Amino acid sequence: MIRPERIPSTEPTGPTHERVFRALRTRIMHGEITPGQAMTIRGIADEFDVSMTPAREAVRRLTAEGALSMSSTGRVTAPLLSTERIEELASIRALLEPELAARAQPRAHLALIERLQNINTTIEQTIVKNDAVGYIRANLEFHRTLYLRAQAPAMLAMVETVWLQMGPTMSALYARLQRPNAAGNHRTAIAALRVGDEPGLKLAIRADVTQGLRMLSA
Amino acid sequence: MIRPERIPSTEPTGPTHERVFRALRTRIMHGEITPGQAMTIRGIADEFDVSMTPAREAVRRLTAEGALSMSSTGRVTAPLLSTERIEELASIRALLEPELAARAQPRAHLALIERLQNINTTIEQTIVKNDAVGYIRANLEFHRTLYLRAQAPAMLAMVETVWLQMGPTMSALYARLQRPNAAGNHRTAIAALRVGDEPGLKLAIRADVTQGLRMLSA
DNA sequence: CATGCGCTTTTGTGATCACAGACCGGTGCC
DNA sequence: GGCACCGGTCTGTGATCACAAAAGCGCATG
Repeated sequence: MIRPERIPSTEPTGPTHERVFRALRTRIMHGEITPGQAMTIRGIADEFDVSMTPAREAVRRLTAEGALSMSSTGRVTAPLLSTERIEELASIRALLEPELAARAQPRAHLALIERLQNINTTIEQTIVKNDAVGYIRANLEFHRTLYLRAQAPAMLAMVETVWLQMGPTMSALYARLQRPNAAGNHRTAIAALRVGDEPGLKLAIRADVTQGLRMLSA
Repeated sequence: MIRPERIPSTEPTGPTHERVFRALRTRIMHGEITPGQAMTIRGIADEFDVSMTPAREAVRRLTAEGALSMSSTGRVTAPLLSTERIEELASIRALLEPELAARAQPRAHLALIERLQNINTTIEQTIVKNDAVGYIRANLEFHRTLYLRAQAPAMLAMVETVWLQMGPTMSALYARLQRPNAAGNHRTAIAALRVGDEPGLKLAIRADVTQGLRMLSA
């Protein structure tokens, strides 16, 4: 194996295939990939300046998570989801995320709530600026920040997989959505978090998750 | 690449890495792997008479699903789950599977119910024979057969991932469990299915999923 | 002008190899 | 006798290559 230069840099660390994997994964989750967009393993390898092997493994992991879909001939594309599939994924979110929120609630201290409020401010700014990618990223950060307190890594991983699968479609959906009221739902969630109102919290999260679905039929 | 013999056999079809992947996956899901058991990529490759490449990809996909865990140095083992992790996975099942059952219920016709009853008979036999692997396999087949009618592939895939993660631990758990009453829960589920009692069906499934958890603390 | 058809290029797949680091002995030292 | 060190071996990682099949494409034909 040829290692032309040994860079002791402060890069993310980890094997090459993981670096490629993480880069592609966040790209997909943030909606920076157009649904139906075709990708080639060699193209990915060239882009990251690695050989085919790690690129292939990254693609495999992503297809295993449903983030990418692979035709029978092996062509790799970002999946474009049918309406039923999106409804299904939203249902999963609606089932799991309130539970995660409820589990996080007793452990949520003041610093966390303030962080959530800050993130929500960022979300409002992205809405004003019509910044789709920034909105998706901040919105996910809000949810992840809350759910991390739930101490339920498997459940969080599962929800993240759903986010990942919806990623490419979400940005396409954002285009036809002028003013998402996620910030409002988040505010009521934060308020419920403050007073320890678990049913209210679960309802707010469920509403937040379900809300994006309504624009599908519209 | 050397293809020593072109076998036009009726084998499962598909690329080599997928064949290896499926074989390992069902092996793990059926609890035929001891938790903590170490595996090597070269060992897998030798066992299936393939090179390292497809073996590696199969392992990657499985680790991506949480079916295998990989240490920082790259050693591959079947994960041994903490009690909290098992509780968490069971919670996911308890959230998703009743929903799947409810979605399957309006589409469940008589032939399906009879198939479920047949599978349940098999389950009872495996209990009598103390056949752990057979029990797990039949039990999963019962649930999968029902959920396939839900027409919710993403949700089913998610639940299967959970089954996969619990696989190695399940068989170890079965050892200390004399007579699982899954068959009883399944019977009430079937009865609820017959009369179209959705709340009863969801409760029966939830009970069936949660039941296995009680023996953890015992 | 549309539509097959054959060729060229591209692409995924799997095997093989070189290398670095981890693992696991034994062996010598304290 | 216990423990640290050191060697060989094993194992994961990544690059490279050969091959088959699919995809793109131009050309000739109806």
